[in-house]
Formats: sequence, structure tokens, C-alpha cells
Amino acid sequence: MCWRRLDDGARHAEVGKPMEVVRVRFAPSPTGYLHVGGARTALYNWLFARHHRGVFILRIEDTDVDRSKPELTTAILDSMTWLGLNWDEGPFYQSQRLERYRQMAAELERLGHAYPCFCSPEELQAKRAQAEAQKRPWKYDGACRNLTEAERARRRAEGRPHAIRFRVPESGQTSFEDRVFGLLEVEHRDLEDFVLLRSDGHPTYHLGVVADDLDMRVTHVIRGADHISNTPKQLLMYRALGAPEPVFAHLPLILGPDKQRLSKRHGATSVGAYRDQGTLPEALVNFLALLGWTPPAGKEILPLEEMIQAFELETVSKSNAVFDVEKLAWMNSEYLRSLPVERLLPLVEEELEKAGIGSWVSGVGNRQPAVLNRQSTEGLKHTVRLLQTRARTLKDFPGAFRAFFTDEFEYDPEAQKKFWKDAQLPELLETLSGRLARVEPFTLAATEQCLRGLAEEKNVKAGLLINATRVALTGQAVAPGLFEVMVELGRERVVARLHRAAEFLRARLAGRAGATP
RNA sequence: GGCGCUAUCGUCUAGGGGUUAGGACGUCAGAUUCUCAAUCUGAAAACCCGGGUUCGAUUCCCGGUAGCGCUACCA
Repeated sequence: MCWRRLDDGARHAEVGKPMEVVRVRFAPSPTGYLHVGGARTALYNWLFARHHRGVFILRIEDTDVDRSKPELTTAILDSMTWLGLNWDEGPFYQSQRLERYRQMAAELERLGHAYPCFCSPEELQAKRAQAEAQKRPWKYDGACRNLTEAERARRRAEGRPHAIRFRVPESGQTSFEDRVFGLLEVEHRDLEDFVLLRSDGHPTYHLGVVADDLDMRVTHVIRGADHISNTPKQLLMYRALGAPEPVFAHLPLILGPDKQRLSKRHGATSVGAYRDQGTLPEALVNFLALLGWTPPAGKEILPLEEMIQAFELETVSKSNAVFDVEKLAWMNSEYLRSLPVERLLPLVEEELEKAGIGSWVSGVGNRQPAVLNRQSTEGLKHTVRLLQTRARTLKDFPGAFRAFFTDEFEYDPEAQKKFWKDAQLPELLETLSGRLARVEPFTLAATEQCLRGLAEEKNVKAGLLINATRVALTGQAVAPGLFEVMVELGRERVVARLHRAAEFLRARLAGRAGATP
């Protein structure tokens, strides 16, 4: 088997330097949803692969039978796809390669680098607990390390279950050059004889990764810094097998605001949760990319192409980074604002549908939105364009902007408090409603003239009327320019809503008067 | 506890033996105005501590401290 493909001369593009196809992998375990930390690891792998025109492999590490769930694999794949992190090979499942791991364990045993261990988990746990109680450092004591062949045979004959452990040399050290962290080194005496194969025949992580990375001809292992201390163990395995070693690059961890490892306690941690909150995938990708890496030019909003072009492992930061939700929110609004309407529209439609606002009337062949007015797609596009600059997330459309899509909306209490204080309002709004009914044509200039005229006549500030009208039309204190809103909604709706607001206000006054003796 | 890694504004970071230590998010103030967002202007805000090397360290070295990681028949 050839580990690295160095086929023909065509690959020797650079003089004296054989060009090797870069092969990287992302290897999540289906014991949870895709965490943003995992997503960033996946992203960096993906960027590295694309930068080098290499291969990005997806592998599911489901060797922990108790904790792995197939649904989670699906969820992870969905999140990857949503983020746009397409893979070239896989997904491969470790659970389908068990035979291969047993083979490799046997091979290591044959070479004298591994041995069967008959200690039961209970025994080990007891020993560990005891050591801990006496505050002695614990490390596997090697009880089975030097059993004679006869002793092993006897235990096997007794039918005692056994695991396979790797035989770590008792002296010396293992070092490697990490592409992010530089030279890293550990003393063998600080390592224990770790388990390769569990007594149930399932591989542990160490066996699984090494076997797979070898078989899949992975050239660069890019993963979280929590694996730094595992690397020497794996290196020991490569060396024991006489196999070529991949390059290692470890990524700093992502922390919560309290500098603790990011977890559910901090709120949303999964990619899916951000999608559900109305985050755009390109915003999340951009944000994640900048968490631990800065492009040479220092640009913050970075198109994917530029990211691929500029990405280098060597410029990845070594220190952990706090996940700043505020900055992500800012970035999301940046992306939302600059997204072409053609792309934004379907996303908005989806949100409206989810919120039960746009029930879709399926026509012949194409779907027609049944929102406000039975707006045409063009109309909807116009509305979306109007609201786009003010949106923070996709959820704003069915949320704060609801009144643009349906007549069923409520008056925000805060908005009422702020702009519906003046006692003359019911009358003013009613009058305005009546006048707007006759304004011709119903344009930006004409509606503005009408409103300002009324304000002057009644000797009130235009702002008072404008703000009150905004609440009447949208239920919100925040919306686009009022006259744009009017034109957008159309005369009929504006007139009706003003009338409705006037009545609402009158009722509110009456209610109050009744409540106060 | 043992081993390892890391350390620049609140946060993400740039920088690097001599700098007014730069940018971004956030915060505050102002401009604009019909609200908000956007935009523009401005402000406050950082080199963990102690030694050493050096004419000079935030930068290099050592120690401390803190944080994080690993310390499983989890990954």
C-alpha cells in the first residue's frame, strides 16, 4: 500500500520539491450536535484543503457504542452542508472498520509494541481511587506488561476478557513540530501504557485515528488543542509501525465569556442553534474563521474566496478565544445587509412560513405567497429590500417586521409608551386616515405633504404625528422611513390601520377612565 | 496532584528591542433625523507579575501567577 501518492513527474511542479496531494479530515463523534468549536475545526481543515487544492475527508468516529447516536450523525452532516463545508470523500464510519482496527492491534502485538491486559476496569478503577486517596499520581502500573507467554495463555484459557495496551518505552521522549504550536515534547515516563483495543473488541480513539489517518493517507492532522497531549501516543504508534507520519496542527479552544470551555451553560453552542436563531451560514463561517486567525490584510468581512486564498496554519493564534456573540450578531447584520435580495427572499419566505404568516398556496408548478395582499414575488422582494438594512437576523422578518407581511400584529407596549402619549392622537390619526383616503396619487411626496400639512394645521410637531403613525402602521417604534412604509403598505391598508389605531387609543382611554374612580 | 500549552484594550486580534502600541466588535459622546438601523466625527479602554540580557524591554531568556487542556477499556 502506498501512503502518499507521489505518482508522476507532473506533481514535481516546484523544483526539487515533490508536490504532495494534501489530504485532511474532519472527524467528529456523533455524541452531540456539531459544536461551534468543531465547526471551526472543520472550517480550518476545509480552508486548508481548498487552499492547497487538496482533499477534505469526513469521518464519523462512532466507536463509543454507548454514547453514539445515528440521528446525531445526520444532524452533524446537515450542519456541515448548511455551512457549505462540502467534503470530497466519506463520510466514513469507524464502526464499519472494526476488523481493520483489530488487525492493527494484532500487528502491534506481533511487533512487541502491544500486549494483552487482563485487568478488569473495576480493578483499575479501584487502584486509581486508592492512589488518588493517598494523593499519589496514578498511571497504569503495568501489571500485565510483562506477563510470560504461559501466563497469558492461561488467562486466555480461563476465558478472561482482555484489552490490548500499547507498550510505551520506559525512557526517552517523543517530540514533534506542530504547525501552530511549534516544537512539542513529552517524556515517555509521563505516558502510560494506553489501551488500544477494548475488551469488547472496539478500538479506542488512539487506535481508530491512527489506523484511519494511515489508511486514508491523511497528510495533515488539524484538530483541537485538546488533542495535543494525545499526539505523542499516536506518534509512538506510527513509529512502532514504521509508517509515515502526518503533519500535526492543533487549534486553540473556543471558550465562553467566563473563559471556561464553551458549553451549554453559555447558551447556544451548536451550529444548528445559530441557524435556528436566524444566523446566516456565511456570517457564522466568517466569524468562526476569525476566531483564532487573522488574514494578512486584517480585513474583518472576508469573502470565502479570499479566506481560502489567505489561509495559513502558521498564522493561527496559539491562545484560546472567547466566543463573542455580539460580534457575531454584528457580522450577521453585515451579511444580511449585503445579501442580494434574490438570495435573501427564499430565506425570508421560509421564516414567514415557519412563523405561520405565509401559508403557501401551491399554484400550478410554482408556489405563490399568500401574504398581505397576495403580494407577488416582486412585491415581496420590494418589501424585503426595504427592511433588509435594518435586520439583525432572519427572525426579524416574522418578528419585528411582522406588520409588513400580515394584518395580524400587535402594538408593541414599549412603542406605545414612547409615541402614543398625546391625548389628541385618536383624533389626529382619524383625521389623517380620512385625508390619506383622498390623497392622489398615493406617493412618497404626496403622503408626506398631507401629513405635514395636517400637523401644521393642528399646530403639532410633525414628529409627533409621524412617530404615532409609525406605531399605528407597524406596531413598532422601529421601522423604515414612514412615507416609504405608507407607499409599501398601500393606501387601503394605511387608511384602515390608522382608523384601527384611533379606535384602539380611544378604547384605551375609555378603559383607563373606567378603571380610575 | 502530575504533565503540557497559553498570556497585548471588556472581547477578537495586529505588531514588535527604541511605536503617539494599530484595527474590529462592544461601550460612551456628538453630527444627522421621523423612530431605529446605517453613516460620519470624537472619546474612554491593553502589553499579568518579578528577575535577568541590553544603552534601552511590552517584545528575548528564566521564574512566579493565572487560565486552559490531558491525566478513561470518551473522543
